[in-house]
Amino acid sequence: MARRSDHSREELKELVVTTATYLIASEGLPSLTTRKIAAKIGYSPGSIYNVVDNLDHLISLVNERTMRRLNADLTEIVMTGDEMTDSRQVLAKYLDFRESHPNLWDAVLSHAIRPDVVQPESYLKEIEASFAVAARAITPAFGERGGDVRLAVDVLWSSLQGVFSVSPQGLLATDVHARRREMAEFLVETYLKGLRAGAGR
Amino acid sequence: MARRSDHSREELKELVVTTATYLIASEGLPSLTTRKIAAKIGYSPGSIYNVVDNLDHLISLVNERTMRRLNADLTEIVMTGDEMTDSRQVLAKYLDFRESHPNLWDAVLSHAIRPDVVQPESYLKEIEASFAVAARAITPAFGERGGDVRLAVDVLWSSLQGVFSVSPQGLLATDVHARRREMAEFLVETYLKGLRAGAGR
DNA sequence: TAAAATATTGAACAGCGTTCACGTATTATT
DNA sequence: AATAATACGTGAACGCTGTTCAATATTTTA
Repeated sequence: MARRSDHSREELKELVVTTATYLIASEGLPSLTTRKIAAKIGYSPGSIYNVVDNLDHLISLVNERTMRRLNADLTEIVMTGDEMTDSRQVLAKYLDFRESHPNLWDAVLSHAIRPDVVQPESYLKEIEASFAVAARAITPAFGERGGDVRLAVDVLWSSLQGVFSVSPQGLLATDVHARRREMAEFLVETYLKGLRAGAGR
Repeated sequence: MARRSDHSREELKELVVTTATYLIASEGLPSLTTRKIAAKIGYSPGSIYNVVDNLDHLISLVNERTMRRLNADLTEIVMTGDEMTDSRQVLAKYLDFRESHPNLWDAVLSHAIRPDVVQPESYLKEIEASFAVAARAITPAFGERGGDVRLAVDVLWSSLQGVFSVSPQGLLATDVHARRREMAEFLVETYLKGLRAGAGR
């Protein structure tokens, strides 16, 4: 068998990424396999590797799009200049996004966790974009004296991931959702108060 | 082949858990396979299932011991009653433990992340024990008015896991360690200040 | 039209967790 | 002591995985 030219290289790549996105969104990242994608698009497993380095690379491509979607939501925010209000706005958008696309977001997290995977430049760019939004929201908390905004954002971001990664034991599945929301809100609230309180013990 | 009685049921289980611990500690959780364990203890893969439900169960057993070790370290702490000092003490012990047993700790985290795995009661008990220590450390931050200590500890714990899970991109491998330490310290510092600042916006 | 380049395949590789029929060594019963 | 019952260990097998690659069919170029 050989060149079918049903699709160009770009079309095929698009097809692969779209299908992968669909599969992750509907069944979750662990259910994503090359053979499933291949079956769904009517190509063989091997063909996927003509268009993508490997499965991790493909997941990064999906994640990049997910981040772009989140960023689109985040840029809708109108900042007020009050760090607490604005941070709450960012958190609300973030929570909504998570709820709308739980599996896609889990895929982002799962990859963020892996130190071995080197993320493509374009993906890191999207991350930076959402960090920038978060930075704008919390910066006023430092007041006149300033501070390491980058560090503050990194920590808040990582912490949020933690809240949503660690699965609370001994809770009914139905309550996990609400509990995490509560935790996330408490985290942002407390953290921002801490930022306000500022340097010195 | 059949009953060899080289080891009793308990001895074999101990052997399996010990070997798994060794393999995780030296090669990391992803390298742990039933076949490797079997080879190392001179039994067949199938025999492991006589003594343990499945691989996840085995990992939980290993994690339980890891938590016990951490708790042993944590109980060495002499609390002063000042929340900032005591939290720093807890964090310091935690960081030291992480550094001494990075792979074992990663195994704990990897499992903490998975919502599908139901942890054994005995394991949850160990978690509770360290939570209790953390609770003792931060409680004074609430002052007279009190507050939801449980929520506060849950959030701090999850946040810490986040800081150590999310791998900072664009950093040299050598710096990741220091960066995380910095982040963890900033988190605890800021969070505790926030707790002090207390209710109300 | 012949030759070179390229896309696609599907079998193959090496690995994984887990299961299970089988046979043997130990234990219990007679 | 001889026999029956039980428990245990085995190793092959199942159904997966990501990835590679020789072979082949098609398209493009000469």
